[in-house]
Amino acid sequence: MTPVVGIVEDNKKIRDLIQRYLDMQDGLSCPVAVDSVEDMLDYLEEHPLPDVILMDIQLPGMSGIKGISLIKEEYEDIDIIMLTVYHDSHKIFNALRAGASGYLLKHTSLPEIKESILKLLDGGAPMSPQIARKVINHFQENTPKKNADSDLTPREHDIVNGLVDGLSYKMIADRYDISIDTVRAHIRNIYKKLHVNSKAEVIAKSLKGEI
Amino acid sequence: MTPVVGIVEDNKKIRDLIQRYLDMQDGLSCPVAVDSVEDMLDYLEEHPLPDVILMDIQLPGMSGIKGISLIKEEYEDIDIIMLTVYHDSHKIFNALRAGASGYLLKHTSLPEIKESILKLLDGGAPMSPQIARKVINHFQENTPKKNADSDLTPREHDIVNGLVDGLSYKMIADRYDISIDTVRAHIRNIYKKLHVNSKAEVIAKSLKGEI
DNA sequence: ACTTCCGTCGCATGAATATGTGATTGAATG
DNA sequence: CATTCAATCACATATTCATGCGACGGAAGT
Repeated sequence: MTPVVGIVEDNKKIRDLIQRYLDMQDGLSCPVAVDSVEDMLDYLEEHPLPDVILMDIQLPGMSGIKGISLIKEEYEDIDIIMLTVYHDSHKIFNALRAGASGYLLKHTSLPEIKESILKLLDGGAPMSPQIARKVINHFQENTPKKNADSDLTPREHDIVNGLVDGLSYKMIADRYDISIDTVRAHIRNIYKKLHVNSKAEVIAKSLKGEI
Repeated sequence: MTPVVGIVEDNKKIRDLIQRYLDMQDGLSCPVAVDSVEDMLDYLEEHPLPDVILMDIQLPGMSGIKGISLIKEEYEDIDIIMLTVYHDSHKIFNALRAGASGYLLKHTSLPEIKESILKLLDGGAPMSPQIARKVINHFQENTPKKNADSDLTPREHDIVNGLVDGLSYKMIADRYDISIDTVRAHIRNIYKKLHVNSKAEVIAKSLKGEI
């Protein structure tokens, strides 16, 4: 029987393009391409199940990652391949943890997407090379090793910790008993060293273990 | 400069075959193919370093996995691809933990090996599909804990994601095509639900998986 | 002795955020 | 049909942030 593929992708152009391409391939059919997880869940209730779903992350309504959980919960036999522009570790790992069986970046060509689907059906786990690299790096990080610390000074690390704890400049100043202007100064230097320009990015980097 | 590849493989036929193939490729050279880690270590002391080493696991003397550790310890810039018949999880994970950047099964064709080397040099992590599948299965097993979801609405999740992506209110408004005042309203509600009162705290909670 | 770096502090300003107090629509629920 | 609630929008204001400039003392190295 020819494998059936579904698509969840909010960009209509991309969605239609992929659907048309896959559907015209020998040995594949792609009867459904919707723009939200909600629509896909509706579809699944009333139609024969697809074997594979290509899923974006950034979607109107429910995120693709949440969508994986729900779909795998109800229909554990459906394999899901993420197809997204996001390549930050948290999204990748959350998607994989949620049950994704593959993770492709959006620049992947149509023939490569087709290849990936076939690989998946053959028991493989298609991943863009960059993604694979992050995944295996994750393995290596979780093993005892001396990490190449960034070049933040001890005081700067204090400040970063304050930010991660969600403190304001003022609260950080109080915690370390220094002036708020000093906090500002440190933060300026931290931003320079990390090439960022907001608290948010510092927190993200820190929690991702990049500091 | 053309990348240089080294080979550690005890089967002389396979070793010579791969070396001859790679060395005749445009844009690759393969000046060294030995049958043990010990020989490779000797070679590395006295010659220009290769960029990539293809390594078997089952070898006379030291095992390939032990070899990875030693080589990465001395020459951290050399990337190592395992090329082996073993596909059991322990060998795979031990190899990756030891520092391997790729893992191919021996049935991989010569052109695929060449492709894999190029992918690796391009920042990827070449893996046979079956291997990739085992690696990501490992992720899913290690996450038996399902977090008690917070009671954020789908839209509120969108907003949180925007914050995590480092977007400003304005950018979030643009992304979802809503007013900045609506973004403000959602954020107010999110803060109430999560008992926080700054972007920083929301981002931290989200990245810590508490949302 | 001289330079370099860390940690400290100040002032100023435009941009972004946090928070209050509203209001309207529509879908869902009882 | 009444209620609830998600989602949308508006206006206002105090606070916080991001970032520019500049400064000083001390420790560590050349």
